[in-house]
Amino acid sequence: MNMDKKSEIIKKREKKIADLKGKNINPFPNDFVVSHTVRDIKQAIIDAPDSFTEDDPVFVVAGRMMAINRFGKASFIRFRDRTGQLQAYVRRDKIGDEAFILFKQLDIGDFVGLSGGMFKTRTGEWTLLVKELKLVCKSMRPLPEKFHGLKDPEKRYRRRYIDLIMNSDVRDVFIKRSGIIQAIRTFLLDRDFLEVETPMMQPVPGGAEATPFVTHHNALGMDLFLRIAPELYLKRLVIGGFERVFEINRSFRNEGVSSRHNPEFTMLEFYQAYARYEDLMDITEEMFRYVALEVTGSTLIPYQGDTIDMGAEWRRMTLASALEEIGGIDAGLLNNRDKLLELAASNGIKVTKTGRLGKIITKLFDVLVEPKLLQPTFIIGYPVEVSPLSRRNETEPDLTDRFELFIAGHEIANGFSELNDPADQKERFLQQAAEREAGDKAAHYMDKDYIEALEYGMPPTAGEGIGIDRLAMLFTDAASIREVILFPHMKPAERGER
RNA sequence: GGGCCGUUAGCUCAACCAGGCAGAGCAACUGACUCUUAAUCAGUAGGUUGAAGGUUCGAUUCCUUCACGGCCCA
Repeated sequence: MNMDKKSEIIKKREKKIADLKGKNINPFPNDFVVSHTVRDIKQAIIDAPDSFTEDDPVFVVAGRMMAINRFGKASFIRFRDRTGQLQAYVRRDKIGDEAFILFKQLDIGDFVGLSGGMFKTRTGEWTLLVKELKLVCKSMRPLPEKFHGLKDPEKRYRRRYIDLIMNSDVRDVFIKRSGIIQAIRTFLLDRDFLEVETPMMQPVPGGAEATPFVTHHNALGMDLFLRIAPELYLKRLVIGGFERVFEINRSFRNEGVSSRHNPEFTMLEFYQAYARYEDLMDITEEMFRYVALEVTGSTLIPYQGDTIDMGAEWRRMTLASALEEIGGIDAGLLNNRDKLLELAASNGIKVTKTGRLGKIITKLFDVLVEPKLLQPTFIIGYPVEVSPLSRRNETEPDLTDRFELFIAGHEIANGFSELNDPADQKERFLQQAAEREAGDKAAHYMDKDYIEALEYGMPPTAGEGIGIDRLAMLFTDAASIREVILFPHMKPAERGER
């Protein structure tokens, strides 16, 4: 409905507010003092269920009314605060005639402040017997229907607050997401990592292959890019002597929106000096098991009808062997550019004609192997031309000391031993710059300042990025990234809302 | 960017295929009710059917375009 055309219900609420003001009752007061939460009350009952009478002790709580069952001179209401939901019993002979008349004017969705003692109803439900009732905040708009709630995904995302009011499973998803981030933070802090914040607006966007958003700084008179990754700044910090650093925050990529991509997304990146990429794989397994236990209490994670087993040892295999074993591509073909191009075309994969061998191989992997990697799997042995920031493998210099982690058919993490040879890094950037010239908008930018930093010396270091949104999807059994982002990006609705 | 589907009362959905007064439940309003919990009972009101255009005596329904969203593909 158009916002500026008020529904009958809203007009009636406006009239109620005017009536309240007429009776000198503030519909939006600011003086109600809460002394208990619903959780406090429930815990008190668990602790000493026999010590309650209707009059003692007295609890003072506040919350939003979610349901009202009215009888003539008494009502049951359900209200909720941040800690839970509780039933209260409002009787005219307990709160007095004046308060009861006010109460009769209240609506589902209003906030009330209540005080009273606890008793058990005939059906055995602990209930607050209200002695005093105050309006704490009037609501103007009706909430969705209590039984079906709010289902329309468009409305759920655009007006997430209603989604959160109505759908407790949605609330739980975001509580869990917060728990995941907290667990990761604890895990890293316990290992002597330092949490840092690096620029989100960067003069040269680096650290990933992606198209950046461009913005403009007026006073400096220059364009800046929203970061596509924090990587190059975090490595500058390792150069500066912070040997273990991490950052959990947003990055931005100016690309398509889908059930797996939001233009802004949250990433953990962490860097550890004197570690190698093999160490990171061990740490990653440890971290995920820790998070799983902290957040779900188990290392068996149900996801979209499957069960992900975080507890068992995670498989590690090379890109080449994965392509052969899972993708069904004969290992002998992996150096045959023409054959691979044919194969790509027959699988409907678009590859630029000039695309380098490593690009074609990883594209084939994305289509033929990635969706099949259900259980946690590390893929190692990535070609150097698709890994411009990774250290070369000592024995096979065309490959890098790099892994990606796949779970439930999604790429979850990417880590490697860092390239710390400034001359090699410069060569890699030049190669990327050439690909950018050739039309690959996502190719890495040359970052001379970063090269200069490397020239001061970066100790051998391994670093990793983990997609927090995808991790949250995994732990909350969400099929779409929008279910784990509070306010996913949407086009503005035309004129109000439909 | 392409394909399919959707948009009807505050919310959840009918009616559309095969054109003929747009309905229900919950929410709201009036009344009854002091142990309900999707309370119950009696009654009332609430609609620019996403937008614009076309076909038609007549369009929520058929056609075109557009907007927004969902799923799948790129």
